[in-house]
Parts: sequence; structure tokens; C-alpha cells
Amino acid sequence: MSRKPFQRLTEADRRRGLLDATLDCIGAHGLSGASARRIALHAGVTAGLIRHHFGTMDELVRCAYRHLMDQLTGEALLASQAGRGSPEQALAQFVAANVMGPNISARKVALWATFIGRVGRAPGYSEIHRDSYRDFLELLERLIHPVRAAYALPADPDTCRDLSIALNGLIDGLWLEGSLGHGLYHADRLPRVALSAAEGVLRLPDHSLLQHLPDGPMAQN
Amino acid sequence: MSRKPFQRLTEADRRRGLLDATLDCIGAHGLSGASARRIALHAGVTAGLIRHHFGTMDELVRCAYRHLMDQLTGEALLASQAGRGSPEQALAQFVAANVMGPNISARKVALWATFIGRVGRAPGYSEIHRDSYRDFLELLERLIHPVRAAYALPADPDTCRDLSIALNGLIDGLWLEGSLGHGLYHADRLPRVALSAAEGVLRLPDHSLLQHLPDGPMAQN
DNA sequence: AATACTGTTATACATTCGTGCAACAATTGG
DNA sequence: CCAATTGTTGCACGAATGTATAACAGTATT
Repeated sequence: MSRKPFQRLTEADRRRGLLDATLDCIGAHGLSGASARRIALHAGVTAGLIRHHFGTMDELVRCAYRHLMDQLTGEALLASQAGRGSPEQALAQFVAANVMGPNISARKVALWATFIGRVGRAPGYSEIHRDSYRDFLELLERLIHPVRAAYALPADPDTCRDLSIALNGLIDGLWLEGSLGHGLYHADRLPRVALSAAEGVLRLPDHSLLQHLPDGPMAQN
Repeated sequence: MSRKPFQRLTEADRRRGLLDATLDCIGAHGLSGASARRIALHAGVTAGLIRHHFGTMDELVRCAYRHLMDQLTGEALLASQAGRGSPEQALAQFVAANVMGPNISARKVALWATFIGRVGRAPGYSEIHRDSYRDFLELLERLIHPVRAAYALPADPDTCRDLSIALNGLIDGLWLEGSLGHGLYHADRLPRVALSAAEGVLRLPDHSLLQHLPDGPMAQN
């Protein structure tokens, strides 16, 4: 019997590989199906490595949760920076980006939901959720404030906070339902629905956000 | 050795008991922790009964998912019927009820999220999600239409459908974040935030929904 | 009160789980 | 080019899992 040949990686690389494999396994088979052996097989290593790098299985899964949320908020931040022009454009592109590909993703929403199901039930998950939620909320506030000010609407911190909470709920809910992809309507409707609803939530004039719809407003209504 | 004394129940009663125990176990310990033995212990029976009534473990969990969604939409329907007065009042009470106790519940959101994590990944879950989502959407459309008409706003089916999609996203997102209860803001803010945002989404005059806030508007703003 | 029916218990079994641990080998520093 | 380090493998172990199945006992019928 000969041993499997292997390659020594840096701790960061090996950890990232194991975290990605963990997310893949959880996405495909759920938390129950993400066993140490399956994750290790998917990552091309053996199960003992998990103990070596993460100590316990719980710790690996918690780290995978944080890894996922870092990816999601990182992409959201990137989308917000793509809107180079007016504050309205930045906000519009950010909102739209959250209800279009690649953010609309069955894999991502399955992962997100699986972890959310553990928040408040298993130790450590609440902190990760709170941190990532706060990041998202603050990002949204910084996008909303200049737009409200540009239209001479009240933009004090309390008002902007409430508006961020509402808009965050709207984005989360639409991202969720769009990603789950029941066949009840076509996902193409979502960007327009989201932008129009966002205009209403923020009390902006009609089409102030819709006109910045990234794909171009080739549809008339 | 003496056997455990037991009681024969009707099939409906026994199934309901097992389904409730399943939801309790999933809520407390996650899908991975909801083993046949633990569920049976919690229901006061032995594990063999699960096979007798549900055949397989997968089938039990799927039935528990449907059981949960039936409960949730049942409560939502009840809340919508509590608003006896104007269409605005019915809609306002429905929206508010979804971001207040008892609908705001850490247990319920954990269960919901756990199941959502399996939609599209395991067989049978997508259908349950689609059915319950459609029910909720249609309920919302029936509440929105008369309100839009009362304010002489366009209320054609297509418009109402888009508004329902947006409002459903808003409600879902706020219910979710409120139920998860990160300590970033007090959940008391949610009903006002939700109603004000709903007014914007539906393009209703300010305070047209807020004035029907169930707890009474003792706060001035 | 005896009988039949079947809901329920109890046990068995193969499988998979997390993880502890010793041996090995890829890499690095001298 | 050799030796030390440690990332990695491979295996063992007890516990827990889903489910098959036989024996039992509550319940209803007569």
C-alpha cells in the first residue's frame, strides 16, 4: 500500500480550500450532509486535516458562515462602487445588483438560509449575523443619505436609519424570493419592481432610480 | 422487564404530535439534531412509530415543513380578517401583524430558514415553498387592490401583482430581521417602519396606513 | 368475555459520524 | 545534501444514525 501523494499549502490557502469545500457540501447536501469525510474528499484531502486546521467540526462550519458573509458583503460593496456617477445612480445600481445575477443565486440563498436557521440556536452564529447585518445597514445608510439630501428630503440620522431598515428588508426579501426561483413570475421583473418600490420607500420622485436601471430601459413601462 | 404502557391515538392525532415534536427538535437542534430517536422521545413514543406513520425520515421532515407553513399562513389569514373596518385598516393590520409578536418569533424564523435552505436542493421542498408563497401573494393582492382603488390609483392586475411582490419582499425581510433579534435596534420600531415603507411602496398618502397602527398612535411621530 | 386488529414497543444491524493518535513525507533551514 | 519541522495521511474507536422486523398490548367488535 502506498500513501496518497500530497502537497503542503500555506495555512491560509488550505483553510480557504476547506471553507469553500464546506460551503459546497452544505449547499448541496445541507448541514447534515456536510460531514468531515465528505468535505475532505471534496477538498482533495483527508478528514484528519479538518481537526488540524479547525480543531472541531463546529468551528469549521462557523468559519464557513463568516466566509460566506464576507463574500456577500464584499460583492455588495463592489456593486455600490460601480455606480460612478450621481448618488442616485450608485443607489440604483446597488439595489438592482442585489436582485440580479450573480447575486440572485440558488446556491447562495440556500447557504444563507441554512446558517440563518442556526442563529440564536447554536453558539457563535448570532455574532456573525449581527456583524454582517450591521455592515450591510451602514453601507445602505451611506448610499441613502446623499440621495435624500439631493431631493431636499429630511436626511437626519434617525430618518436615514429607519429608511435603511426598510430598504434592507425590501432588498433581503426580494433577493430571497428571486433566488429561490419558484416559477410564479419571471425574475426579470425584479429589478424594476425593486427600484420602483425603493423610490416609494424613500419618497423619491417616480423614475428617479428607475432611469438608472443598468440593463437600459428598453422596455417602455 | 416490563414494556412501556401506551395509548393508541387516532392517526391524525399521532401524526400531529409527531410533526410538532419534529418542529420543536429542528428548531432547537437543527435538521442534523432532529434524529428519529430524539423526535420520538420528545413526542413520548418510540422511534419505530415514525416509520409506521411516515415511512421514511425524509417524508416526516417534508410533512413538518408543510405543517409549519400551514400554521404561518393560517395566522396571517387570521390577522387579515381582524381588520374589520376600512380596506386601509385591514391592510395596515395585516402588515403590522407580520412584524409584531407573536409572528416575530425566533423559533419560527429558525424553522422557516432551516427549511428554506433545502428548497431546490432536496426533492419535495420546492413545491411546498411555491404553494405557500403563492397563497401569501394572493392574500396580499386581495388586500392591496381595494386600497389602491380607494385612492384612485391604477389597480389593474399587473400593477397589483408587482406591488404584491414588492410588499411581500418588504414584509418578509422585516419579519426576518425582526425575528432574528440582533440588538441593533429595538423591535418596537418595526411596525412604524413597515407601515411607512408600505405607504411608499403603494404610493399611498403619508399616514394613510400609519393611522391604523394597532397599538394606538400614542407616540406623536 | 373472548377474539381479531393494528398501533406501538423493543431489539438488531449495517452504516456513518466526529475525533484522537501514530506514522509518514513534503518542505524548509542550515 | 542532510536534518528538523510539521502539514498530512491512515486507521481505530465509541457513539449515534435510519430503518427493518418480530413481539407485544391497547382497543373495538361481537
